[in-house]
Amino acid sequence: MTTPFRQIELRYDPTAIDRKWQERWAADGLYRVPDDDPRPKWFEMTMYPYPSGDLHIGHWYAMAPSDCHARFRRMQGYNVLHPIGFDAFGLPAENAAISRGIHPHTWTMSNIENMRRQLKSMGAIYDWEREIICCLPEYYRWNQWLFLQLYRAGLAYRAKAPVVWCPSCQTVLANEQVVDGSCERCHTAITRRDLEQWFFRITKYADQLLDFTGLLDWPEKILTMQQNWIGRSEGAEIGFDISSHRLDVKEIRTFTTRIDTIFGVTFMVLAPEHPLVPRLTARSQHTAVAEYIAQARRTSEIERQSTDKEKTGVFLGSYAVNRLNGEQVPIFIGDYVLMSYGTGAVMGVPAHDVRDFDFARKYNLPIRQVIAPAAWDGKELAEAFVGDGFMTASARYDGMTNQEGKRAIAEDIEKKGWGSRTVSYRIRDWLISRQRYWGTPIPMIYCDACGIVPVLESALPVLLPPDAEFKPTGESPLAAHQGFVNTTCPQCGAPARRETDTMDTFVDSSWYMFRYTSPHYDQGPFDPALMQQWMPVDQYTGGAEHAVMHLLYSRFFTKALRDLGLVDFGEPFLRLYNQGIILGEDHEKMSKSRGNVVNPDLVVGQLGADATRCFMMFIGPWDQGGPWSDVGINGVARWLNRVWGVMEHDPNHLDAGAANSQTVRATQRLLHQTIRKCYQDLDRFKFNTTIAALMELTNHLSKVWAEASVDAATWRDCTRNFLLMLAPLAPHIAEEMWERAGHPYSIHQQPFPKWDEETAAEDTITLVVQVNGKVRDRIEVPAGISSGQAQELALASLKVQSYTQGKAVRQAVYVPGKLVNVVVG
RNA sequence: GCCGAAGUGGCGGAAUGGUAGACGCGCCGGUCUCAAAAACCGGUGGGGGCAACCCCGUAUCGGUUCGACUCCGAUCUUCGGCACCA
Repeated sequence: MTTPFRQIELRYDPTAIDRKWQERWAADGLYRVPDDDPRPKWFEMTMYPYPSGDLHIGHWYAMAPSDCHARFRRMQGYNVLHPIGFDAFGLPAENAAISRGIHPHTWTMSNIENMRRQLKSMGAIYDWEREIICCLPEYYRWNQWLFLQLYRAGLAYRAKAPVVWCPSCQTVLANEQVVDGSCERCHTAITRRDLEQWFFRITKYADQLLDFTGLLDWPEKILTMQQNWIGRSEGAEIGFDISSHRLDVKEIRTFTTRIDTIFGVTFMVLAPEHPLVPRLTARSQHTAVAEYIAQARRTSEIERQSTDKEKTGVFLGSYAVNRLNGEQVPIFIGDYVLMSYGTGAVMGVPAHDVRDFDFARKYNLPIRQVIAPAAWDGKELAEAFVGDGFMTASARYDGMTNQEGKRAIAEDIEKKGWGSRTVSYRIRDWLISRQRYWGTPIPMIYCDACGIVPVLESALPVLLPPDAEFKPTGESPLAAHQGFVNTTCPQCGAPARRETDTMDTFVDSSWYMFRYTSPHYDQGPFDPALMQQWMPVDQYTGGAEHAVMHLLYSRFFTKALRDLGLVDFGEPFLRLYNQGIILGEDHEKMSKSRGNVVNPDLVVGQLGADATRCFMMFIGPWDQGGPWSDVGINGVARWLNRVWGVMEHDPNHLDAGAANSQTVRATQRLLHQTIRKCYQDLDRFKFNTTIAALMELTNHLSKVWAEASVDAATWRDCTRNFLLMLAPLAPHIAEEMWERAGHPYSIHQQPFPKWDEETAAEDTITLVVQVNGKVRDRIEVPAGISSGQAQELALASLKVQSYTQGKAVRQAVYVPGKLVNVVVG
């Protein structure tokens, strides 16, 4: 079924005009970005798309406004780099191979071809000679090269760790890729596995990633999300003595942010996976503990993470000693304690922690209050007291505030060697191994004699063999490819095996901005001089869903590259702007199942690229997203159609004698006000009000044409500047009308118009007169009127007098250029 | 549960302390037409009035102010993020 989007008769042929200018611009290389341009540089990037095969209207929503903004910067006099590429590695390509027998490379490249055509139909200023495709060896060899640099710097390491496993994708996931206990891609509930995997040591940069001082303008929301994701918390690590068990390990280490509550410890809880559990389990408790662990393993991640789940646990039958008071406390295991945070063991302080309180209630453990508010009546607690107060039942610390107690106890345990102040983070190292084919091979070799050996840089790239079996087995398809696996050790020359896992695709996007500066450079990931010239990115735009993955990884990569001496700055993106999400006409998220998906090709085919671009920007504030509307886009198309009509008028028909000097003045004033408004609004991504201002100017020009009340020179000045303002929004018809008006090619090499404050200034204003804050009259007055004159005129108004009669005027407030408020009482 | 954003006509939205509803859609009326569509012109928050005009109105309640969509406090709703992080 074809939806008839077009409800209007256009005066022009949008398809022909789109094609004409796209071909001409391409042939002339109008948007080729020179590296040797004396103008100041502006690097404006939008997040590159995954080549799924078809451009979605959401891509238009992300890309048309960002192109408009980049074009505006170009007209402001910058040498603008606004590149595009494809995030071409990843699971969908491999799934297509499995389900339909198409090779991932074939599938991806043909998708790219189609999407490239669709992207070109937008008429953006992309310099296609700088296009990046991550799945090509000329790109991914530098993933491998960078991996080797990180490995040498100790930032890439291999470790056995309990990792998140997606049973459907048959691969591990990074923590960031888990949403509500499920795989973010296929929504299958995740499980855990112990596997040897490659990690990037992002945790080493946790504190630096929390420092946002190098950023010029990022949404507060993204900074908060990164902050929460990194989850820094200051506290102390302290050991509880288990030397009586006669093990080689003499203590259980715990992390706490509340060392001030240590005298309130009445039990300990270890994570079920804690390595000391088997050794601390008493014979009598063996069965119960084993059962609990088995059950914890069976519990799904979703259930286990649910906060309202009852706290459960099992006593191990053994005790640890709280060194501060010498007390023995029972040791439990409980699945509310996570092995992945802190030390995997917590000290139970039921009086001052809500979770410990629940646990103690359930297992009848003592609850001892050690922090009390100033007016404490000594009554038993009904719930955990987590606020500040005074230390009590805490030996020599009694009477201190708990903040003082925190410091004093920390200092004392450090002196005694029982523990120390530490910082704990929520963020984990970035797991980059994937058991899949369609990704960058990790350039490592396993030799029986030499161990783990990096591939020589001269041997890069490690190419993906074209002929792998794509069945999902839980192991990388490369593992079954003998020709790939079998190699020789770069150190000793003996037969050796290649690493068969591939890299997370977020590795590709962590440094692609650097590659755009020299996309064909073959001596390194980027040409140092060109990188220096263009980086960092001045403006980045994209969806907020990348807040804790791509955006954090990119910041980490840049800092790591800096420490490797490859770059001399630490932040890749100076400014960030997040566009919202375009919804279906029913105000719901667009999805095939809802049947509310809009096909941009169809719209562009009927109304043209410019109407589509402008509608994307007219829906509302770009960061808020908004609903698609078939009739709405027709409204925008109608406007462009009217613009066409206005521009077709021949100003030679205007008779200078008939012009009305007041209308001429008003028209010039409106033109300059519009230039000012457009300039300021485009600068801040306020496209919707930019278009509204241009619509008002269009309406005004229609009117004065009908009246023939302006002279030809004024008309030409208005239409010329109008087209220049329209150029970044609707580049094709602006260029066409520009040519028809006889201006020299190309409008897209012209500067943005400048406004003159004096011309834009109003001569008269409508003075609003209020009585007690209610509007009672409006008077036309000269703009420069004095406060005294304004008040005099206001009080002289008959309408005002009917409200002030017989009452005392207490006060009159004059707001220059706006209003007078008369207060009577 | 915690954190954040938002709530304005029939609809998308504008106005960030000073004329609420710019601009667009829709709707109503008109011009053109045999007729329709398109195009063009005019009107359009609600209520009252023949009219001049008047009253009400930005989720709800309260506060600050000469003046509040805008600032402050509480509540409700919607959306987004985080969620046993010791």
